[in-house]
Amino acid sequence: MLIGKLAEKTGLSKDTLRFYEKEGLLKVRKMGNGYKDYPHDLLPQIEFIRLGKEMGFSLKEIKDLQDKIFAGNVNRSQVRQFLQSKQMEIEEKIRSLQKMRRMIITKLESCLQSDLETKADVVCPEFKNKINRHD
Amino acid sequence: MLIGKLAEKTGLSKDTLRFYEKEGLLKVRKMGNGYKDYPHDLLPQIEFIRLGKEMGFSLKEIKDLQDKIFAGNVNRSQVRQFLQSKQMEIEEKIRSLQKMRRMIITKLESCLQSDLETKADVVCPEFKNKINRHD
DNA sequence: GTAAACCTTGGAGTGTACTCTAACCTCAAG
DNA sequence: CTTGAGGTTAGAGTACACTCCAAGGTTTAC
Repeated sequence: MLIGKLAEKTGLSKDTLRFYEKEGLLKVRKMGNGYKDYPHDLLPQIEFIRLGKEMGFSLKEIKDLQDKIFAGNVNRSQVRQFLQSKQMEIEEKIRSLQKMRRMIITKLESCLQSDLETKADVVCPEFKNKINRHD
Repeated sequence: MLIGKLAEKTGLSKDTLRFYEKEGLLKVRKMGNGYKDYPHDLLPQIEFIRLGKEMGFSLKEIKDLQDKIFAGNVNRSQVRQFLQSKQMEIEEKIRSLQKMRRMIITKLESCLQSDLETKADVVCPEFKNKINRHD
C-alpha cells in the first residue's frame, strides 16, 4: 500500500505517517522505484499507536512497548514485566479518570441542585469562596 | 502562602506554578511588597489540574473547564452541558484505556502460553509475521 | 550593612509531536 | 511527451508545556 492510501485508511496525514516511520514506530520497505510499501498489517499497529496516544503515552513509550512485542529475540519474561508495568500505569490512569469524573459529577449534581432551588444568582456552593475579586 | 511553600506542598516547580498563573489557571493576588500570595484553596484546584493532565487534557481544556466552574456569572445549564461533554470524553478515554489493556493482556497471555510450551525461540504467535527482515 | 534565602520579571531554550515547504522523482492518461 | 497526481528527502516552522537564566527587589539573621 502506498502512503496516500494508508493516510486515507487511518485518517492520519502523510506527514504524520512519515514522522512515525522516521521515529521507528512503523517499519516499511522501499520498492524499486523509490516509493515505499506500507503493508496492510500496519493497520492494527496504527490503531495501537492511536490508543496509546489517546491514553497519554508518548511516542517513545509506545515505541518501546512495540519493540518489546515485535522483536523476535527478546526475553519473554522481560516482555511480561514491561507489559505488566504498563498495565499498572493504565489502571492508575483509569483510577485518576474515575476520580476526575466523580469530581465533575459532584459538580454537576450541585449545579443541578442550585437549578432546582431556582435562585437565579446562586452558583455551585462549594466554589462560592473562589469566585470574586482579590484586591 | 508564598510560591516556594506551594511548590513544596504540590511537588510542582515554582516555574510551573508561575507558568500556570501566566496561562490563567491559577489566580493569585499581589501583596504590598511585590510578592504574590497563593491562597490555600489553590491546593484542590492544583489537584484538579494534575488529574486533568494525567487524563490527557491540555492546559487550555482544563482552564476552560475551571472557568466554567469558578466563574460566578455563568449560566448553569451551559456549565452542565460543558461538564457532560467532558464526562463523555472521559468515558471515551476509559473505553480506549480498557481496549488497550485488553490488547496488552491478550499479548501477556499468549506470551505466557509460549512460556508454558517452553519452546525457547517461539514468540507471541500472532506477531510472528511482523518480526523479520524486510528486504 | 551585608549575606543568604527568598521573591519578581522578561526572555531564551528544550522536548515532543507534528506540519509545512521546496526541490525533485515516478507513473498513468491523453 | 507533457501534464497531473502521486511519491521522495531535508530542513524550517508551530504549538504546547515546561525549564532555565539573568538582573534585580525584599526579608531575616548576624
